[in-house]
Amino acid sequence: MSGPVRQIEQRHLWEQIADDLREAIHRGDLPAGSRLITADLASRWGVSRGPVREALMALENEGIVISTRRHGTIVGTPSTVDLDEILCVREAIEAAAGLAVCDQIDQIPLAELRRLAEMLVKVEKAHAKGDSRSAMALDFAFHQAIVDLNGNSRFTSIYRQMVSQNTHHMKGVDPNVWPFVGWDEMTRAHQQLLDALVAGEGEGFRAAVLAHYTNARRRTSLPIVKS
Amino acid sequence: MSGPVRQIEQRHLWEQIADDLREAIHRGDLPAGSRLITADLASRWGVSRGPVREALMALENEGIVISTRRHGTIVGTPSTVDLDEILCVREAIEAAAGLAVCDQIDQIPLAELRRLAEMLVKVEKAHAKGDSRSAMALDFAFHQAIVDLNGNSRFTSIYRQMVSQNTHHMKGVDPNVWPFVGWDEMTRAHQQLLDALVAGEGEGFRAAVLAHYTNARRRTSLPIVKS
DNA sequence: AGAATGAAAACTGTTGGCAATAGAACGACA
DNA sequence: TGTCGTTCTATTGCCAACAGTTTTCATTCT
Repeated sequence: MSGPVRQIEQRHLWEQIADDLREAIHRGDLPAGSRLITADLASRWGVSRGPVREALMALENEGIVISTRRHGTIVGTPSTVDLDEILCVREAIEAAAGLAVCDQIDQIPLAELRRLAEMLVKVEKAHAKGDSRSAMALDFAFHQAIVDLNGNSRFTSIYRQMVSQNTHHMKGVDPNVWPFVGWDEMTRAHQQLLDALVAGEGEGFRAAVLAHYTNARRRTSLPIVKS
Repeated sequence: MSGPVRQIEQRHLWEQIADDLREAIHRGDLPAGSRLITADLASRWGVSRGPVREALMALENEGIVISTRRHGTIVGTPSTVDLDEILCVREAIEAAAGLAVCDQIDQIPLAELRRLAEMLVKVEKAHAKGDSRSAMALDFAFHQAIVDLNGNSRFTSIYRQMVSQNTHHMKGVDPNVWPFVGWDEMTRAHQQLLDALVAGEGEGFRAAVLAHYTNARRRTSLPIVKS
């Protein structure tokens, strides 16, 4: 028996459950408002209620489920207020993180920057195929990658949380409407972001971020479809 | 038996435990590196290990304790890298939140702004009395109040987390050195912050925030005392 | 028929216990 | 004497069960 000896066991059980649940919620398998019964989920995963409870706590902390005392946990319901808040936080983190990166852009490996450009190509490809879900996920990954360049682990984890919430809340927006609205502006904004970054123009980058998110927030008031 | 009928029970048990533990850590009762044994804490609070475990999970998520697989949880050890990261996040959130507040400063009740000014007076009083611990706590409260003005619940909770971490990590800095270093600059910076805010000068506010935190980060490399 | 009432079901919060494992203590050996 | 391997303890991760509470639903009364 060579090979890794059950490396899977190295992770907490509740982490795996939380990952699976997050995936299910993001995929839309568990629509907003779904009740998450601990005993139900426990039997589904073949575990006891303890780890499930902890997974739900983690997801609540992540902001995609809501649990009320003695009334159980439900999948969070998208609201325009939440979406607006999320975009504001993303804007704040991304602007600050990217600004700092610009100041030390010469210390960033070129491979990293090339990877960013490739990610933009992937976004375009997904959009060209009409796969708006993938396009959105890749768009998020692009922004996350920029933040990650900063190296601040707190920036990274906060931004990841916001992206998770954003992914969930975007499901309430009709994919046939979003993100095709203003797609050209979006593509141009992404390119501006990347250009300013590789050029190390911090203030230019920040301006691009602000413009991008101001534009994104304008899409907040789009029609919401019931899951 | 009049009065509230055990309103305490309305909160989760692990929340109370987490609050108590957080308080103990911030007070320095549990120095950095202290082992947090679930069975120990459980018997101390007269509860079982379940809620204690959940409280520790919450505190780990909050960033002031660290738990390693199967070897328990310890109080986080302050590091200059962490402190730098925390200050960067605070800067990003505070700048963005305050900037947005400035744009709608006329919609903020005057009482709120007056309260901010009073908080600055309290900070000065505590400092005048030589109570650096209280001064630091009140300083944090002032910054938190500014962020809270924005109304974005995510800004508020993220900033609260960072303040909690900052409170913990500042314990590693000799109180006889900090925050007396550059206290005059600090007072002036706070006043600049408030002035720009009430004047609704967004960019001025942002500049003040950046200057304030750039100054604060310079203090990061001060002597660390062993708890 | 519709509202009030009481019982039953469902679900959560908490508890104590068991197996697994990481680290410590200890001894054997070069 | 220092290092390696082994046992042993301390502590966690997980589980099954209990108690309390909220909701639901059937029943009765007006």
